[in-house]
Amino acid sequence: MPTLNEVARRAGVTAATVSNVLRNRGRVGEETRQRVLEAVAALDYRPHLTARALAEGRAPTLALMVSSIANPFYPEFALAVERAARESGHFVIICNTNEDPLAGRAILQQIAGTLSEGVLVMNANLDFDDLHTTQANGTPVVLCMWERPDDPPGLPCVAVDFRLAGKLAGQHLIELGHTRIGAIVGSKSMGIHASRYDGFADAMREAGLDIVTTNTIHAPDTVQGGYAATFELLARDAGITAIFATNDLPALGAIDAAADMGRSVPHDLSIVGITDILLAQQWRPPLTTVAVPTVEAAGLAVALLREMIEEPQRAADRSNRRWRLLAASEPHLVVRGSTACCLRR
Amino acid sequence: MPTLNEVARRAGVTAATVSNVLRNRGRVGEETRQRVLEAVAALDYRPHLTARALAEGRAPTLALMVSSIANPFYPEFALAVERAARESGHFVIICNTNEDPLAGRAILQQIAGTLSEGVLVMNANLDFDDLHTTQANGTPVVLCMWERPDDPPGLPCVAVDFRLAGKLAGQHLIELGHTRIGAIVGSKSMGIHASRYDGFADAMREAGLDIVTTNTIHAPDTVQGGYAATFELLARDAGITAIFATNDLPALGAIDAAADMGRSVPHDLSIVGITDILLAQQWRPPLTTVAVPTVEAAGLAVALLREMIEEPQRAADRSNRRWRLLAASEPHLVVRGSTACCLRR
DNA sequence: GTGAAAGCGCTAACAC
DNA sequence: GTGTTAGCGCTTTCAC
Repeated sequence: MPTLNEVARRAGVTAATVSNVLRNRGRVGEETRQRVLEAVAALDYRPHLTARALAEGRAPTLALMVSSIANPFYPEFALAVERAARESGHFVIICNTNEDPLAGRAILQQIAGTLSEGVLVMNANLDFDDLHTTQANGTPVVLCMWERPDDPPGLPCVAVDFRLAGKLAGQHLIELGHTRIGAIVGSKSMGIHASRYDGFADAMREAGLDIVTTNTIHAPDTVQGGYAATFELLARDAGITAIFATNDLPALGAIDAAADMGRSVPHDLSIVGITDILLAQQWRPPLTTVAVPTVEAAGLAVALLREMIEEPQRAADRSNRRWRLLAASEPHLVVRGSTACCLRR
Repeated sequence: MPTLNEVARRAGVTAATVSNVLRNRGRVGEETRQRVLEAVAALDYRPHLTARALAEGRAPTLALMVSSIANPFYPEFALAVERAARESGHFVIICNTNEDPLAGRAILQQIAGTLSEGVLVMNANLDFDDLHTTQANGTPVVLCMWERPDDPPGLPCVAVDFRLAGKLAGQHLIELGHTRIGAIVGSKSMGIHASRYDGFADAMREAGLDIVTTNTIHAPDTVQGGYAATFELLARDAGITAIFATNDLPALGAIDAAADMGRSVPHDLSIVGITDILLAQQWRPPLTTVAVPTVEAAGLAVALLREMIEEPQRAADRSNRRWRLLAASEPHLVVRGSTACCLRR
């Protein structure tokens, strides 16, 4: 691969000049400009991203920390992140933490500031102290989907009102006449699903309904998790007519479980989730869910990160306010085939 | 972030020595060693991956080119790639080409050799000339799942016998007594599904069955694609009792389509796919499919890439043989709920 | 307008 | 064993 110097030699100029024309730094004679451009083309020169980053005092990538890219939600988000990142010329490194805070720390320590210029954190069960440390060490960190706007994390983040999402899901079920509702709550890495459940509880309370705590169950955030949880739930209380899940994947599992138990969805059992992943509309029956602005959040997260990287002046403000919060648009209900009026009265 | 020099100063030695102890280069006095280690710990020093790569004449990452990480197959593969890559200390950059050869070329030109030290190519609809060029420019390229062992691409690759996969799928259907079989063939980016279909044709031929070409249809490699294709297929020939799809996603769509047309799967229509993605077992009914060694292929691909990076002597051999081929284990049939005996005779 | 020189953080000969 | 020196490929300040 040709270097700047080789291009310079061929064009009869010096590396500095080539650099200047390549970055449109102006103050370059039109004629030299042409010669340089020709040399670049002739040699098929391409800037060495690693060297450039080093010279600029930057790191050449952005890191996206997720628990596992194999979780069907993340790829949709990762795709949006990559698109946004590419617009600012960044490549993105996907880091699977596998929900292990220690693994997460190890990765963070290796790449933060040395390979990645900024870190995007999608629910990856990271230690908050670790995140604060990397932030303090000068590598911007953005939490991609903060769930509790009322409880800021002390780190820059994009907030999504998941409490509202939970409430919308609950209200939908209640409006359909359901009163005995089971809840499947995601395992609480970073306590992340608490606010969703709080929103659900809000809806119940406002409707004057009791929350039967035994009808609430924690489960892994997977199809299988929801599947097993549904069996458990209906074993505890066969009178349940609807299930609220804090995430789509378990909701999908609940649909399967109902079918396997001989309960037809939505007529014998209504099911609602949160997020609206691609799979939700492809399931049978398609899942009623509360859609969350995933792509928008990805764009905002990258924008926030870029701003922190490019305008370190604001770092000063930040050190006062400690964090910035960008709010994404609000969740909204998407009614599909997994919910219906309660027949039992 | 502290640098090598700062650590050196604190330990009262020079940067070279610190480097030596950090990389266990030996020939360092035990006592100095301790002092250095203390300084490293005290300063919380971490090597600058970008600088290190530059000094070593390497690039700090591996690139994984996929058409879109949002396709449910890729994340499973990407996860396996990342695990394998991390073992050799590499981070991986996910590059979504969006099936656009020009976008793919642009990415390749930017990162090959400058940010990524090797390139893994999963079906991304890249221009082969571009791949040969990057390979020739000194950046190793590995094709992750080459479909036609009999038709080597002139590039190092991990081969999976997809022709056999297609044959196994066909044989399964035939053994169940099906004779009028529709085929949904993925859109032919890189001609990638041709061998799968060839395998299916092999099975048909060996069984003395005719292939009705109008019962073969091309469709995008998605659930929706398979859904629409199934309607089209049954409109053309209502007598079809089974469908072979060259990929799981369209097969899943076929299941949905059958349900929406009032045909029960598997009794009115049997459906088989290829790959065995996670979703296959979660669908209703669960998909019968031919499993392909995804994780193994990922491991082999990374291993091959590493070898090419680390032992450039072999590059010489390579220039003779032009490419190397690693074969993954063979595909095998996984019978689930989407296939049954043909009732119509 | 263009070049010379220093430096980003690190590694790798080689000398002592 | 440890230090010195040069250099990876690039950017940037500052002379000229």
